[in-house]
Amino acid sequence: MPNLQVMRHDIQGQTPCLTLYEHLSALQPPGSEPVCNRSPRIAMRATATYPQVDTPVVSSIALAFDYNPPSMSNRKIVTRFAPSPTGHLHVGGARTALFNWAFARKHGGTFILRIEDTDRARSTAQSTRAIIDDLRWLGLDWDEGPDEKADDPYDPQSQIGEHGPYFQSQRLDLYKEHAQRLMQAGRAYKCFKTPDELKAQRDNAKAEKRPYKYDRTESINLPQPTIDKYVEEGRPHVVRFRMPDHDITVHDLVLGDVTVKASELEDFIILKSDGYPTFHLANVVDDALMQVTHVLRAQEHLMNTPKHVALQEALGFESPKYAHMPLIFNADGSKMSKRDKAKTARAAAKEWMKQNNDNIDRLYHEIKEECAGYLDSIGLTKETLQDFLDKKTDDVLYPQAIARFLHIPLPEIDVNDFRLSGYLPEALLNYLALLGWSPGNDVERFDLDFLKENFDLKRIGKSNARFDRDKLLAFNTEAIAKLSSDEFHQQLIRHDGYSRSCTFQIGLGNRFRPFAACYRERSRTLDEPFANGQFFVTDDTKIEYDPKAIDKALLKNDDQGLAVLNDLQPPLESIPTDKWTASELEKTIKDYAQQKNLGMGKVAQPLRVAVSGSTVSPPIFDTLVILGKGSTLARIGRCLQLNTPQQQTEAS
RNA sequence: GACCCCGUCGUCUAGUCAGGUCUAGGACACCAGGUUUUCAUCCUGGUAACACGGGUUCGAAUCCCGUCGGGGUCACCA
Repeated sequence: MPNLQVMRHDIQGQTPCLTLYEHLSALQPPGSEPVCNRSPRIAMRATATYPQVDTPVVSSIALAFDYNPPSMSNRKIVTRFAPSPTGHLHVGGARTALFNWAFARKHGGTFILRIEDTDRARSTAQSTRAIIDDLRWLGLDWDEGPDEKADDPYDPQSQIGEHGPYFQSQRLDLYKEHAQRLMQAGRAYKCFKTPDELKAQRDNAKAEKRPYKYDRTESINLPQPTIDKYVEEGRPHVVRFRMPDHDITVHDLVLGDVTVKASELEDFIILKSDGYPTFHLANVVDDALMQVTHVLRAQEHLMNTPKHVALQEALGFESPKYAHMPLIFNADGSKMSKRDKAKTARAAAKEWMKQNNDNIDRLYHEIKEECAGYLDSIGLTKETLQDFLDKKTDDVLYPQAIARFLHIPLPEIDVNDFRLSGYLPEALLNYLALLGWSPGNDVERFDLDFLKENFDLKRIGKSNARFDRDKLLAFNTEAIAKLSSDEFHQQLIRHDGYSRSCTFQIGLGNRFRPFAACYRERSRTLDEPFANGQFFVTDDTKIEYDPKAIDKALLKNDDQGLAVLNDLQPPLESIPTDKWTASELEKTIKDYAQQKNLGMGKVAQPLRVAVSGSTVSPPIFDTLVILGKGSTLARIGRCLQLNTPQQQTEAS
């Protein structure tokens, strides 16, 4: 048997990251009953009966028995996306997920979806569902994690993969056991300071302009009997990790080595007073137990990484490789935040108030009228509306109600916002991939398959990127142009259902297909046909006329447009309903234009305004066909009636 | 403020690691022109950048130092 000391020495530099299951099964003679099943939690319990056996020793024994530990370098690549379920998937999160997915796929590895729901106050099951849906809409899939098809993704039985459960709220024992391990080794300790106490210390330090750092002396010098007494009394406390005294270097695959001095690092909390782990502990424990080899995350996590590396050292885990990606900002350089929506809505509402004598009653009632039934479901009352305007709340649903009433667009922040605005997942993904990454060689348009083949960590950039909606729109325009007319039709049906409760399918019936057809070549988003083609489903008697359009197309040059409409009525009337086709209309209208020596513009525009209320619509013949003979003539008639000057009407 | 990261057209970026082929390439936006019944497309052309200052070198966008600028972090959030 090889010398154990030597073996320990050998593994010092590379600390094999084995799950305890592997340690223990390695010790089993072949063919014997396994000491534990695949669950790391049970493996932990198995070792607990041998408290003197810590991880490195087990590794050494494993080595001594000719067990070949899988070293990080030749192990299968494992990445994960670990969102916290506090809302829809943010575009930044989407890019993180995309890169982790692409890296795993490129190397034939495993991609894990793990839900980090250790924030009890903010995590919701609804958000988990939303994030799963957002990821699936983007076309990203995962090898381990919650099952998207399960009725209850939280059900441990339904989760996919052998390192589950994949909800941190279901792994609490595991974190406690590791925290316990650290405490036994003197690497963690209980701290009874209250949040208020600490906040006061921080505030003091700030007021005196001196840097604040948590001071461990008091806590670590607490005599054991006192600690026991406090615990018995049920005093709330947290568990802190004792930072090592040496500097920590993070070997980042994008940024290179980043060293943080020991003096800059403080003892951070690993177990909150409610017994839940903090992000740091849970993240590190899960990455190790799930055998994650590469962590691709946003640069905002860079300063967390030394903490994680220190934890990994103390726990005997090999650090995964880290790659920190540049951040994504708004076009103006501000941080892209969910609050941007609240900000926009608030500004618009305040502007409205200014023009309406600061009358909040009226604002509330008008919103209520516009969004009937919707308000109750989101709990908007006059009081909460006031709170919202006073920035006391940033509730994500209020801005939507306000925006709907004021007809203002809200900035898209979440993946779902882009979905509602009519972006195609392939366009969003393509654009997102270019934020902080580039395949080189002037290649810019590509899909998931391309990424699967070509994604390369080396090509991740270092500097922050601004989100350019114009460019995204251009990508989306191209993506839509690529769709066949049938695909476009199907997509529109889906979008009408997703964003408008099928308003257009109900309103148009079998005219939905020609409606889709005429918008296919003039849409940059899936939403434009509905936003611009509202008049198709508006009642004939409720078309609103844009005054500028009336002036320009109907009244200019001595009511030339009105005359055209008048002239056109009889010939249109004479087209039989069953011959109301584009070619027939074209013939009739062009004949008229030729006869009067008018350009098509002079004839089409008055018609367009009469039937749609504005100067913009799909090609006029298509428009008239979709509307049908009845609607067309009814609208022309009503338009003439409304816009013919008074005297003229009286004179005739 | 302290610590850390970053700095090529307005924006995203190629080029930087292995200095010359870079009078710096592409995309989006913008401007001009063309196509078109409106709109949206589409086509052609154009404007536009190595943050600044030192150094190393025959030669610097590329290597080194400094300055300035931008950003991140500093929670019982993740």
